[in-house]
Amino acid sequence: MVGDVKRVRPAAGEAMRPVHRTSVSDEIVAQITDLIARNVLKPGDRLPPERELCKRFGVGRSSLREALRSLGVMGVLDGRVGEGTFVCDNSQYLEKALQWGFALDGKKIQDLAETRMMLESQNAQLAAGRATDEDLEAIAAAVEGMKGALDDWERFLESDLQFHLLVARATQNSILYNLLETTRSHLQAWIEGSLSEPALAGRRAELSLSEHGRILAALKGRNANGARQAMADHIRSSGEDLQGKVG
Amino acid sequence: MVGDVKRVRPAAGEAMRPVHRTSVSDEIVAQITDLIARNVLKPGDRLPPERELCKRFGVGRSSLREALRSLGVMGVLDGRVGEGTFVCDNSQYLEKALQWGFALDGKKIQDLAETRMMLESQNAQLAAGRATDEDLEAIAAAVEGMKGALDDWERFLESDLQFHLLVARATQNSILYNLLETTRSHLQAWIEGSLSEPALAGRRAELSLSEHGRILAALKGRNANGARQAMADHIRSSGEDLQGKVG
DNA sequence: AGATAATTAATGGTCAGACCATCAGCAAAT
DNA sequence: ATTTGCTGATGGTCTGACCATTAATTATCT
Repeated sequence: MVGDVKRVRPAAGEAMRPVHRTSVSDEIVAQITDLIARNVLKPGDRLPPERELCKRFGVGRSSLREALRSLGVMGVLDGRVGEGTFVCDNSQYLEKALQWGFALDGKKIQDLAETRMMLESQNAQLAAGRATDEDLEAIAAAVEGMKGALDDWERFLESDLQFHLLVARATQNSILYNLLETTRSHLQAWIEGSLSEPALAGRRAELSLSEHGRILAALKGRNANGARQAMADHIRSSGEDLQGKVG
Repeated sequence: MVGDVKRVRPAAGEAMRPVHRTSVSDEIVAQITDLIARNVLKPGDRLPPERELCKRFGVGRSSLREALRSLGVMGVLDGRVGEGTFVCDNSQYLEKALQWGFALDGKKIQDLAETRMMLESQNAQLAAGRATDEDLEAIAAAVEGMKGALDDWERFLESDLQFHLLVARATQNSILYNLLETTRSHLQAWIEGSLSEPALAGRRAELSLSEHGRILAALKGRNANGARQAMADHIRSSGEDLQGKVG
């Protein structure tokens, strides 16, 4: 034992900002993320086997797997036993990330509803100017679906959801679509629960149907402001029926 | 043997959906996520040591660490050597998740800009009705900051960013704030690069200043539609200067 | 007694090796 | 031509070990 001179550490004084103590697996996550963002790794690509990646990165398998697993949980990579590890379809990244964010964040229902209102109305406005004929056809089909399901609340809501997602898709903006989809899905359970009151369902369905008709008409007429207004009215209207049960 | 009787497979035919093959670490991630979402684990709480969690979950340390690491990368947990593993402040979850989503998704700049436009204008509208006196004061201070930095492009942009974030905060809706913050931060690098043209900077700064003044005035006057319109005009206006460099 | 230095125990971070279950590919058998 | 069985590759999991850092404890010195 003896002396053990201890690390005297020469006095370099200033310019000693806290070192970037990045863990090995974080570094690997960053590298792979970068490769994907720069499209060096494309969706569907297969990564080298873990045991080889270990050698390439010069790390142990634990650290490597912690990195791969993290990206797996985030929906970026997908490991299949006996086959390999693959890069997932990247159109899902934002959606998956949003799901984790909302799942953990415990946001207030009110904030979610407000965000949804804003996304829906703005999407309608955009969609009015951009919807293709196919989009309009699909949206019209959704309305028909609602009309044919006035007595089946579950099927009605299904067509309702379709309608709104199709409008979002018609904006041709994948970010807006993802935002609305995720927001809506986190409100869906609450919506269904609050609206399952039989007494309300009938009136609500007919009202909802006519409101959707007005939105569709505005979209067909390429009336951007009209579409926005009609959508806003619809969300507000359906929101009020919900409000009664909680407020 | 003979004949090909084969297909022993008792005709259970239907009802044979692909089994849910969930990995050990995914299960742990789900459990911990659930504990956090239900507030059993609160921000700042310390988890039991890894070696004990292994015993409690009945898994090896590798699997456990893969789970903890995944949550760490997502900004949910934070492990500190010698101290333990702690639950992070949950107000950051959505922001972190959005960052990963945008970082990986390679969205088109155009979609981002459009989303930002929508968030900004709608936020302004909301803020007009909700901003507290403190909010308005802080926003006014940001405008003053811009006024005092007409000759320092970098400081000018800093105050500019502050202005927009303060408006978003004034909505009192944390989701909208997070969405705008993340969208804006992903556009920021591009904004700065495109606007660093010295020739444009002067004119742009003065124009920008007056536009921000109009927004502030509308907010102070609780003029929701005016605030929305003023913000939309401002984004469009600054966007056009950028457009020249790319379009 | 009080402050300081040295020691120790606990903990996350990393590595290495082993075993298993699953899958693709191919050869043998039918 | 189809089925069966083998084999190697691969991801998934477990175990045990060692390291670096931190906090708590103890010893040491004034």
